[in-house]
Amino acid sequence: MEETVRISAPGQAGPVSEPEDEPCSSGADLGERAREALDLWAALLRVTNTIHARVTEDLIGLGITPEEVELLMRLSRAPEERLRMVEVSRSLLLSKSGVTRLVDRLEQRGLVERASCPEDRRVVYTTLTERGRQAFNKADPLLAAAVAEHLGCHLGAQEIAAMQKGLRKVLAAEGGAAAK
Amino acid sequence: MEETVRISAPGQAGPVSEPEDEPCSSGADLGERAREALDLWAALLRVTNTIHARVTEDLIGLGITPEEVELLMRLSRAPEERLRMVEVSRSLLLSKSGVTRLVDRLEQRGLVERASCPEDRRVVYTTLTERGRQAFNKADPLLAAAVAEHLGCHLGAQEIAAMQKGLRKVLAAEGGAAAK
DNA sequence: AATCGATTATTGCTTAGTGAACTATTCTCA
DNA sequence: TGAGAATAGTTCACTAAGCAATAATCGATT
Repeated sequence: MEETVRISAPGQAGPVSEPEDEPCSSGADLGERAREALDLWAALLRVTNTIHARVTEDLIGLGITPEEVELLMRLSRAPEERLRMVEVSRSLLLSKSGVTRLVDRLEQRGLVERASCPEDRRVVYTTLTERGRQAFNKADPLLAAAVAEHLGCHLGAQEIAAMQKGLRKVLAAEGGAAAK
Repeated sequence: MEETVRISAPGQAGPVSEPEDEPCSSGADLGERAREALDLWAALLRVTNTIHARVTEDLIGLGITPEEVELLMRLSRAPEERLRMVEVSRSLLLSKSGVTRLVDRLEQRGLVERASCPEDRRVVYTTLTERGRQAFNKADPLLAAAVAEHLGCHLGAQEIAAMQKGLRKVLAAEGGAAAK
């Protein structure tokens, strides 16, 4: 945290480069900051909404949603291609019942399977089936392409990095206590 | 596949400043760009998800959701405090039927009212009631505070501006054709 | 070992959203 | 003018998510 304390007004758009970041409570007016946060929030909502719709659209040909691909991806990366329900819940920010049903749907389509855990008989593993692996291998590049086209394409590498930095900061501060 | 070749590591936080923005198709490897776009997308989803949950939580005391406040805000800013259903649909990125139901709920609680339009008998105006105005005046500062606390608080003014810039760029390119 | 509390997953009920079908109106233009 | 296209809104059937309650299991403590 080598933050410097800077007072200057936020409105200016010139060639700024000094590190003037000062999270929270600046010395200046709070109202301005609050308004900008609200604007940022509105833009975040609009962008995620829009991009989500676009990406979903690009995937309907495969009959799969981005969330489902996300689960398959997590599974494919997990050791032994399996994950506990509760782990899925945490990774996807989904409620427990939401996970149960998501896995239900994917299981009915033969993309995943449930397996019990001998060490702890409470847990249920979700595992990737061969069909699921294939579906993922088809959907993954398409998802990547869709995101690249609708999101990445419009941003320079620097901009992406800058946004990532901000998002990570927010997640570091707020992402912790999301369980339910 | 086209594995790796990682040139500059993303973790570094040094003083980058060259203007190297080049939206889409850089001269370098596309795979890297795609991966970063995907990471950005994941972070966007997580942040909006998390913040939305936090903000919603902060508002439950008033028995109102952020989306409902958003509608009241749009109404309060609109000329004569009224908006056509289809305008609401576009502002809130909600389907037509979604708007019908949203207005239904708010109307049942007495926060808005429907009114017909003499010039065009197809359109239905949603108007703010006195109760709705009061509810908005209570909810608005709370919403602003919640967003400031959970989002704005963790970012410097520069970071907010940088993210806004990126988001606006994306919206400018993708936001156009969202109707339905 | 018996019990109380915490953890894991599922089920039922409710809420909110979408798209398709439908009605009613307005616009276009031949 | 009059037929067909376009627009505005509602309704219906369906999907997806959440919460609360439930069941099963594990762990810790006495």
